[in-house]
Amino acid sequence: MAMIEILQRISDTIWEIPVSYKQGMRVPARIYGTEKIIQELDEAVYDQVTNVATLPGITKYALCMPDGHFGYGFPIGGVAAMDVEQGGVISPGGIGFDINCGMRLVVTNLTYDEVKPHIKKLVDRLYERVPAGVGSTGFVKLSRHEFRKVVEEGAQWCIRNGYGWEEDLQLIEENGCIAGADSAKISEKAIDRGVNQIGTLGSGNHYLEIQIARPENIFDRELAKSLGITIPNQVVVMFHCGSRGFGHQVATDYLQIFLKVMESKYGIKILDRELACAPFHSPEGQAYFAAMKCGINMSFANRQVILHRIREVFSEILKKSPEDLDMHMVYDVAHNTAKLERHIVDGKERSLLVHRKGATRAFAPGMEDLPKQYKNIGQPIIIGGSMETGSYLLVGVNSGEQTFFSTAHGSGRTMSRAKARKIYRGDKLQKEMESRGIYVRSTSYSGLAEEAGGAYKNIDDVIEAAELAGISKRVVKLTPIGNIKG
DNA sequence: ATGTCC
Repeated sequence: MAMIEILQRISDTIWEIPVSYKQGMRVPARIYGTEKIIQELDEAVYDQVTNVATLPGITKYALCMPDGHFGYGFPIGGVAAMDVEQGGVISPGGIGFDINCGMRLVVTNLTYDEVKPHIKKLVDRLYERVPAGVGSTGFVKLSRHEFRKVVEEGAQWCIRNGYGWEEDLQLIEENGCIAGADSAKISEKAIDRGVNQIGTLGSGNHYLEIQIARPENIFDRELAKSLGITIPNQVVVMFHCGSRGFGHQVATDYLQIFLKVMESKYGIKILDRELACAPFHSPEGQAYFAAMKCGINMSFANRQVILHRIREVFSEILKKSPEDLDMHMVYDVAHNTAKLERHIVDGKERSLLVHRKGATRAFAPGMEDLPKQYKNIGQPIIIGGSMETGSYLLVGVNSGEQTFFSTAHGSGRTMSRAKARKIYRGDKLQKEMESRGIYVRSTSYSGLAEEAGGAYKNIDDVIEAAELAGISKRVVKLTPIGNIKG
């Protein structure tokens, strides 16, 4: 029997695997996607999402967003809400190695015509001022002691030290500083790896992109206006990065700790070592939660310093102040995280640890934690597509309740990095993209080949599936004209 | 994703 026949079709875009599929499943698994997306889905995702469904405390469903694909333990695109009052666990594999990896979007008052003559200079200068690539180090020189403050204070440390505007903070989840980050829970090795990485982009699918909001790509003019997209062919800057080697080391440290205590101390048996976890209310679980929050703050600080550099570069090349260029933030939202949230499940409000691993929080209008200017329209959602095809700005909707208010985070890969390297050539791709009006700079041609648009699902399909399923609403598609890739 | 294996 083909694997796809195991799926029960709930709607055009929601597919369920019942608990009878695998011993130990506590809840059904649900995969989001159009029929086309489901047909092309790597069947290993079925195995991963149903493994997740066996974890203690999992509530309602183990979920996979329409951009889902195979990942470490959990699928990328995975959402799992654990009831922390019912023995719910915290699992690094449900958050990702790149803790609080996320997207930030900033607007300008410039049009494509105004920026076009400067695009190469802008991209070249950004490439110099925002270090990218494996092992890159930043311009912010910190002592280990000061770096510990950064990971406890996040973007708030940056604003105090002149990297950005006060108004930026309210446009970041948690106002740029999640409470409860405790650097006493961080290893010296993690400090070593992170201390020189503030203000750096990283590698892989991390990038910084100059984009255009073309009039034909605006799906809702009123909402677009509320989000700062107000002029035809407006230039915006989007970037994607996370907590670099710091977050990676935090995840590595706690995976080891969890593997030691999970079964012997807590009697938790799992189907895959990569799902290592600990009860949320255990010393180990709480220590990881506090350490993971340092990763969250490190990534907020990282993106804040990068934003500062972007404003500097635009100001230098366009010969106007960032204020005169109206370089306001739209929002900063993460897609590799676990947050303690209150959700209503079967009519009862419960305290859930919502793991989002390659999944974006998508709060509906009126929910708490939204900046006041977005309270009525819902949370801005920033979804980065491949560097060739474009990205999206969306908002959260009421029916997002079905996924604990979560949606997709990107296009989702359709082939491995190794396969992409065989099919595409970075130098050729760079030339082709330039001829199509996208000027791209990268630290590595092989890295560029891995990120070819053809190695990803069609972003329009993913976004459409999310909208049809009622987990987010399209506002504007943003298309690239310049890209800095790690 | 990642000092792309201690």
